[in-house]
Amino acid sequence: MSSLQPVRGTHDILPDDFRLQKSVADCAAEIAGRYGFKEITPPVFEFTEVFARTLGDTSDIVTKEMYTFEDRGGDSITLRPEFTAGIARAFMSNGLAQEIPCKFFCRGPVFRHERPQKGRLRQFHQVDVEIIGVPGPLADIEVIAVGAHFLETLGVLGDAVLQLNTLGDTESRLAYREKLIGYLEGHKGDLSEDSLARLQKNPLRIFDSKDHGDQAVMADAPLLGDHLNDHSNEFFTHVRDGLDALGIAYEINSRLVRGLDYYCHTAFEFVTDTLGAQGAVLAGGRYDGLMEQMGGRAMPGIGWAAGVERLSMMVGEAPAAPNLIVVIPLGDVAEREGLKVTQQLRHAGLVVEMGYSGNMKKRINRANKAGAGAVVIIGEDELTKGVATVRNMETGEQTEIALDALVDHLAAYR
RNA sequence: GUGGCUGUAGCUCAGUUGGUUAGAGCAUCGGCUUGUGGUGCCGAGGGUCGGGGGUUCAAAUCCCCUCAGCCACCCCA
Repeated sequence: MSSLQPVRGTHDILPDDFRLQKSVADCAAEIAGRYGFKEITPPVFEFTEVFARTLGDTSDIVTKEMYTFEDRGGDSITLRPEFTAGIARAFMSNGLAQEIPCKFFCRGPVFRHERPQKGRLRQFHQVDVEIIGVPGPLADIEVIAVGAHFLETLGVLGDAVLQLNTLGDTESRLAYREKLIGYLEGHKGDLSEDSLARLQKNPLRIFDSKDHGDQAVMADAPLLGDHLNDHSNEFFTHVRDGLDALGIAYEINSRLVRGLDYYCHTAFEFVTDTLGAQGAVLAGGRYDGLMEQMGGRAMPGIGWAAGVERLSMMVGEAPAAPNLIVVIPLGDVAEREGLKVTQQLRHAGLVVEMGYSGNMKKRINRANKAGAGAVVIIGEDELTKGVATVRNMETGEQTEIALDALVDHLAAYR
């Protein structure tokens, strides 16, 4: 269509939506801050390798879902599709292994070349927390707790269910994977085409399939939970005890899986049925194998990410805009005084605009539509008396206030 | 990337079997009101009917292509 149209899957965030989305991200930052997470921000783009190496082969993700391009130096660059890989890279680049445990909070735009749907855009925004350097389950408990706390504060926790699963440690997973593939080989005829493709590269994902034939096969498939070694079982029990102690409700979902090899132990998703078929609103897990896969030294990590647009849709209503005062000067001389008053009030911490176009009626009308709590009128009458007329926009009541008492008087409208 | 549904004014939507100059509500602007908003009355502006091509005497309406949105799938790092 016309070039005035934004690129597919992008859109402009206008004031009401912006205020809502900012309040959601600010809420996450504030809650995470209470848990000791420090906000950092990695670059919006990285060398493609940073993301590609975490994903291994030429999966759909690499070939189909990433915004990748070549810069002028010939390097392959990718717009970040998530925060974790960039944070892990930053952790290694800056030698932060000295400072573990590291607890980071991030927010900002991420990019995925997907078919857009409501709340699922090609440029969207995430909030993200990560704990790096803690191998034990206390980190898992804390990461889930901060997520639950965040959703609770937003007022959407009641519309979501925490689903929890364990992927076990590497030993358990590898042994189980063999067993699962063995089982699936025996049922090849009943699997969907998609799942046949998944069989070698990502067999765990078949648990997620929406195909009825697949689901029938998987109903009798061996479960990871039955193949955990002692260490993995203890770890999971520890996590669950911690959640129980905190009163965080969850349900075990043994179909909740992560396909990539660096994941282990805890996997979780807060799932809702209020946003269509894509139910997860906040999802994360433990990725002890990630750094090693990226070429660094082994370093445990766990975190989650949540989509700001989707959370905003659940919240629905934007918080009220700050109270506004509008100064209306009438005439050239008053305009000079109006400028001074406006600036004074701003320095005093009030949100003030000057209504400078049109006649009185139009200006008052505009102030009203902008949501002004009070209007300060300065005309010739007022000037000769050294006062301003303050109109309370809710009651319509007007009072004359001495110019040097304006700041104090208007403090009530803050 | 695959499939389905939908695109008419800033927004929400009418528009008959293809037939004059494409309508309404809300919003915007102007007036009733020369320094006073919300309700009221009067009036005005605003449309490449998503875009391109085709069929036809005639297309918002039928056909093809394309773009976008929505829904589901793939994917979900």
